[in-house]
This record gives sequence, C-alpha cells and structure tokens, in this order.
Amino acid sequence: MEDQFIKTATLIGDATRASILWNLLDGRAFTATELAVAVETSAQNISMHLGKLLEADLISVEKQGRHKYYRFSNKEVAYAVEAMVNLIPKPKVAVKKKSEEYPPIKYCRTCYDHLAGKIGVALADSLLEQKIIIEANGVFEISSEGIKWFSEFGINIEEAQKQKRIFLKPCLDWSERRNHIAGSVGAMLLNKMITEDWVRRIKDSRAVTITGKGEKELLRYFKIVV
Amino acid sequence: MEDQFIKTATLIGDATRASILWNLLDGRAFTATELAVAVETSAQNISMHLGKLLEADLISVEKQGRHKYYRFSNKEVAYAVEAMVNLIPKPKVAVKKKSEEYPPIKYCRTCYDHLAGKIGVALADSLLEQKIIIEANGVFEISSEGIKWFSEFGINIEEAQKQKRIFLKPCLDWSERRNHIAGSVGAMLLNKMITEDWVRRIKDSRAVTITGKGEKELLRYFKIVV
DNA sequence: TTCATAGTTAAATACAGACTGAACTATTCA
DNA sequence: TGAATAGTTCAGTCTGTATTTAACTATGAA
Repeated sequence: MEDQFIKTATLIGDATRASILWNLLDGRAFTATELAVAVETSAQNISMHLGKLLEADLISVEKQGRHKYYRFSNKEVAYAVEAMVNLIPKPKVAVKKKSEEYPPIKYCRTCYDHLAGKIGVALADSLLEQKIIIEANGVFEISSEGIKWFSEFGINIEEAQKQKRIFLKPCLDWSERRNHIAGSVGAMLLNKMITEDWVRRIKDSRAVTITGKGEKELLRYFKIVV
Repeated sequence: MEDQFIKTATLIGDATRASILWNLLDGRAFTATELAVAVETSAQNISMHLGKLLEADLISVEKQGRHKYYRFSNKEVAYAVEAMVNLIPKPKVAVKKKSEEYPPIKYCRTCYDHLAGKIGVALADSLLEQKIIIEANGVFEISSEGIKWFSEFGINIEEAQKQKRIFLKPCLDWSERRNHIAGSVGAMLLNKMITEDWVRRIKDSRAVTITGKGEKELLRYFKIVV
C-alpha cells in the first residue's frame, strides 16, 4: 500500500502536473493545447503528463472531433487537490490593508462545481442566518423551512438527496478560511445561478462574473451587496 | 496562489517525504531515527527532509532530551494525506479470495487518531444499527438516546462538542471503501478503548491489536465478533 | 487535395534536487 | 571524564525524470 501511495504522491507532486490539476480544479474540461498554454509548456510535454495522469485515472478524456477534453475523473481528485490547497502556509503576520484586501467581489471563484471565495462564504452566511440551512456540530443540514425555500427557489431538494454524491457539506475556503457550501446542494445553487444568468463563467478561469440581474437578485434573496 | 500550490505539491510529492507522511498518518510522533529506519534512508537524508516539511509547517517537532519527536502539525495535513490515499487506483477486477481477503481482524488499522479498517467500519455499523448515531444525507449525528449511551460508556459528549475540531464525521476508508467514524467522537472512542485496554497500539505501526478483554467487550457492546 | 491545427511518439539532452561522506554539536549514560 | 547515541550541516556527486528536438498521425477547413 505504501508504495502505491508514494506513486500517487510523486505523480501529483511534479510542478507541471500540479499546475494541470490546479487548472482543472474548477471542474471544467480543457483541451490539451489549452492546458499547455495555461501551464506554459510545450504540447509534447503536456501530452506526456496528461498521459501519466490519465493512466493513474486522476483525469479522464473525452474526444470531440480533433480535440480532446481533459477533466478530473471524479470528485475525490478535486477533494484531494482542495485538501492540499488547504496546506498552503498561511501568510505570516498578514496585516492586510482593508482597502485592497481582495479584488472586487464581482469576480468570484468557483471551487470545482460550487461557489467559493468571498461570495461563497457570504451565501453560506445568508442561508445560515435565514435558517434555511442549519449548522450543528460542524455539519450542515437543511431545515424544514429550508426545503420549502429551496423548492420556491427552483431547486428540488428531494431530487438532490437521491443522488449518490455527498448532498451537502461545509467546504473550507482557502482564501477566506471559512466555510462555504459544497456537495450537490452547492452545485445546484451555482447551476441555478448560471442558468438564470445571475453569474457567468469567465473563459479559461476559475472565476465567475456577476451580471446586473445577479446583483439585484443576490441582494433580494441573500442580502448580499455586491 | 498557483505557485504556492505547486510548492506544496512538490514538497509532498517526493518519495522519501511521502513515505514520512505515510508513516505519520496514524497520528503518533516519531523520532528522526525511527523515521529513518521506517523510510529506509540515512539519518542525514531524513534530517534534510524533515527540515523541509517543518519549514512548510506540515509537521512539527517537540524536543525531549536528545530526541526530537515529529508529528503532523495539524489535522489538515492528515486529511490531505488521507484524501490522496483515496486516489490510489483501485485494483483492477480484484477477484478476492474470500478466505484470505484480509489479515486477521485482530490486527486493525488506525487512521490518524481513530479506528479504521474492518473494525472501524463494523463499529460504525453497530452504532448506526443501535441508533446511537444516525445518518442523514451523508452526515452523522448523535441521537438523544445516543448521548445517554455515550455518557454510560464513559464519554462526555457535551465535552466533545466544546472542542474546536470537527465533532463527528464519516471518514471514507480506503481499504473497505465504506465509512467509519472520525472527528473528536472517533478519537474519544479509540482513546477510551485504549485506556480500558480493549486494544493496544503496536509499536512502530498503524495497527492496533485487540486484547482478550477487548474481544469480550466488543461483542457485548457492539456485537462485533473478532 | 492541400494546408493548418490538434495531438502523439521516440530518442537525445539537461538539470534540479536527492543522496553520500565527512565533520560537527548536544545529550545521556557509565 | 570519556564513550555512545541523536541529530545536523555542508560540499560534492549522481541520477531520475522533465524537457527539447524532430518526425509522425488524425481531423477539419479552404
């Protein structure tokens, strides 16, 4: 078992491959060339590295015409990468200047398939404050009023519960060091916001941008001032 | 941020350091020499690697006389390592022979600070069946009868809830691919079993062995046949 | 058909970073 | 006090593996 672990660790622990994983972290699929650009290396090199990640089943491919789209092959990979992100040493004394603490909130990160960053945390806060979600002993659950709220919001909670994947879980955010909402509920929330055009994905980035409509609705539903 | 991630990844992704982390995974502290033996390398080399892990704050030291004890500096490290263990490719078709599926259950693994492996899963199953712990939407919580049960068992749940660390959470076991009980409740259970001499840690190993007393008590409390 | 783009494969090279050897300090024990 | 054990530091060597150079196949567009 140990040597298998070492194999996996050394696989992840190459600078180029780590960069690939980093770029795939938001859950989208990229072509080999896109990754080569993002990682700043040659096509041949990317090809070799993708081959290794593929063989270990950390990523999977889908062929579309002459393109090949690469993405994480499962959630565990994203979780492992996120867990490693959490190990990044915290900035020393970090006396942040309040004024330029972060880039404008309009640009917010996604974490695999759910909202993260400042807005992810704000969303979690709001849902907690509205008692739509309640926290008990470090885990999140949905209150009975919450179920009603979600259905009015256009998300079928019963549906989500049927899914095999983890339903709802707190996800520690590395930039905010606070919890936001992961699991299928987190994914459905993001999904809904995208289809309603509250937010849009920015090409080739983990960020999303908030639309004018999103701005209003976020205020209305969650009292989040963008 | 990306380059910091890459630094962390390459730090973990060296064979020797990965082996060190593997050995520290059960939560105990080891001296530099012990680790050198376990990892099968020289003292100088271990010293260098420990230095690097230390600098990144993945591990911490405690000096005791002329010995230095190394351990994970926080839970996040253990979680990240566990998450990586989960990425180990599953055995192909794996037609396991029932007879020799696993080494005798008397030898069971610990995972950082709680019971894992076959017995960890059996324990979780029993607590769930007895409705001491209930599962809802992928998370565990303790029932009101459960709280009573724990206090009779000699574990003060209110105490555990006060702790900052995660109280109770399912932890996917890589060998069983099923959940066992992690978090402070998991730790307290293991702790209680050790102080009551149901199980004993085996020197230099992640395994514990079940005592005669433990055998009886596990049957009595949890209907686990060892 | 021909050209451009996407991606792969193979051999040759280069280099970062692990490891070794030797000399050092610090603590315990006799 | 000396001898043994625990651990560190540093300069030099060595090697695994990433990268480059080059030649290849496959798909789509003109």
